[in-house]
Amino acid sequence: MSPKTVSRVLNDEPFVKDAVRDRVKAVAKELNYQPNITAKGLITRRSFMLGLTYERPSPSYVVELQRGVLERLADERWRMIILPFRDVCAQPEAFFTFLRSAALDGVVLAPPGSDEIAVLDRLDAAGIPYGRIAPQLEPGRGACSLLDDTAAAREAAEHLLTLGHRRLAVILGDPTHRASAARSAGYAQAFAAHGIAIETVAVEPGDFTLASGEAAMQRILARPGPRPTAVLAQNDDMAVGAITVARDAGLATPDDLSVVGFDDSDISRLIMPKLTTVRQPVFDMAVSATEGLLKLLAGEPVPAPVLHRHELLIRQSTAAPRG
Amino acid sequence: MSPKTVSRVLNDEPFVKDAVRDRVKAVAKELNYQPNITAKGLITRRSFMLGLTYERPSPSYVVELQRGVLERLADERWRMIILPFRDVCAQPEAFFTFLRSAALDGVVLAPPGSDEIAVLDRLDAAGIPYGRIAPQLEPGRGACSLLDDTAAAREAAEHLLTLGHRRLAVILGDPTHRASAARSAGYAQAFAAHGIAIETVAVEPGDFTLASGEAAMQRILARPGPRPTAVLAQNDDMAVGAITVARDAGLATPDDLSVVGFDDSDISRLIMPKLTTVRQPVFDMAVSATEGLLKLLAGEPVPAPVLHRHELLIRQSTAAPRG
DNA sequence: CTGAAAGCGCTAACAT
DNA sequence: ATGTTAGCGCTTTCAG
Repeated sequence: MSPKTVSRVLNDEPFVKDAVRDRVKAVAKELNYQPNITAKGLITRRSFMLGLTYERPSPSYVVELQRGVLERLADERWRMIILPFRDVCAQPEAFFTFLRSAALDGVVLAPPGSDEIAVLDRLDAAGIPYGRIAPQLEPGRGACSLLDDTAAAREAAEHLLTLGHRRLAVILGDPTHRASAARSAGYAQAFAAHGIAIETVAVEPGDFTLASGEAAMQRILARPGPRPTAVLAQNDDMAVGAITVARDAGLATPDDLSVVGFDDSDISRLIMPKLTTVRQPVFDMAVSATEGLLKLLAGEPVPAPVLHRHELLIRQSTAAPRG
Repeated sequence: MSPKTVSRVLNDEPFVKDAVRDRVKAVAKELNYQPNITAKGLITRRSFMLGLTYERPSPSYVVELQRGVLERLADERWRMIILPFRDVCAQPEAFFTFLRSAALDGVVLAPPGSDEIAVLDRLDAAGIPYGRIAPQLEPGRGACSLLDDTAAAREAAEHLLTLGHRRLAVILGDPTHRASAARSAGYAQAFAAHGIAIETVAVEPGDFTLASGEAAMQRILARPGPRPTAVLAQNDDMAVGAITVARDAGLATPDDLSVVGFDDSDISRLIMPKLTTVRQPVFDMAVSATEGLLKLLAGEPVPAPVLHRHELLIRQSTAAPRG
């Protein structure tokens, strides 16, 4: 019984007699044998590690992302290592170096890294395959999980317009995330369809954090002229900040002010009133991006991008304007 | 210039002339050379991977835990892999097998795994060092980050008693987490100090989830006799569930019902009213458990356990009872 | 179908 | 202070 025969059995290779195969498997089980993945990696030139990178998303987004990747990796020999990196967009070179030094076989890129073309170029050059979560650019590159942010944002805006709102405000997300512009475009489409001039909309910058949502809402309330009756926030955290600031200013949601978020994060269901928001299937997107990445690692061609369905969840934070 | 000399330079070993050292470093930099960690691992018998395991805590707890471990691992050659495992307590053997198959050099155990003595025994036998987050049992084993759950819970209960509450309810956490019993003991100490008979307290089981907090609150309200004026929930998610159910029953917090949580999770600051709760420094605990684990991996003796300070954060969900 | 030989990239132990 | 030898545990290649 040579080492090679054992190796063949353990790797499910053909050309081993069933009797031998059974015997090896029995002994391996009895000995609780675990092949040395490091030695295997040395010769196969694989570390059997995938990376998952993101910037600094909200806890529930991170958790769903990780759950999705791990779900697909369960019962595989691949492991996942977590690689948060700040300011991906500010220093793509450093980001790439960081990825390369981790000796990964592949990487799942969450926003905004999934849209850093310079990083994709470097990964291609280094022969490191990648999955991309919700990219806006070049959706044919890598294994992509797509979401139609523009359509989703348009539906959110339509919802408010259909309720009768005409004086609107928008709180933008981090501009380094391409999804922010895509969502803005969706709002604009809805405004145009209802004959609302974009100049009449109070647009304030933000960066996806609760604090930025609070600050933006304060600026909205400080603006001269009649105040808006509804706010479109580009994520839930900022929407919550807006509701809090509005309440402190004596405005109840949804009676005095309707608010729509984006993400369907945990917080959207826990605050009162429950937030009207757009659900992104982050878990499913992570599963399918990982699935695609595994295909690339198996030598298959780039899989077709998977478009995931968003869903407008109408809850308690939106109502028709008063009067 | 032999490979060994290069190896010496790259590993900062002594006995290399400065001139040679400089030249090697320069060339390595120019070539963007990355040593093959797999080959190094094969001979040093290290995978340079640490695991972080937990059961299914709340997103903000997970994120803080991961941030802490990664913080300490930054600029180290160690990587972190995430190993969530359900039902640690129900199947410690399977849990250990899961850990072992990951080929880890060490592992950070979050509750309830940090209190699974059977698993610690197996890890010891396998020679895998570990850090433990907030264990209640055998605090001398492994690199421990401790928290005095009993004292923290006692302070939370004292706070309510000092406000004048006498009719109290408790919502318990998952009984497989030892912290749950420790917190209950703390409540009991405060009750005893104020002459409150434990039989007069409405104690309901829960499992740390929002839904279990809601269900527990429903049972509390359904009990015969005068309803409690305050609730001690063993974590924030359950506290939020209690507040929601109370509100639906026409009871405002804190006017009609005071509620105290535990954890200082994100949600505690986002809901209205903001939750009075106990802060656990999860991030710091993760940093110091990882720190201790690295010491063990360096061959140092078991470091002294580090006791972390909790803090009662009095916010808006507690007030004196009416009348 | 099975096995022997060679070697992945690195470092420990032992020269020099 | 530097180089040589051997080998980590596995798989590829090629010979039976």
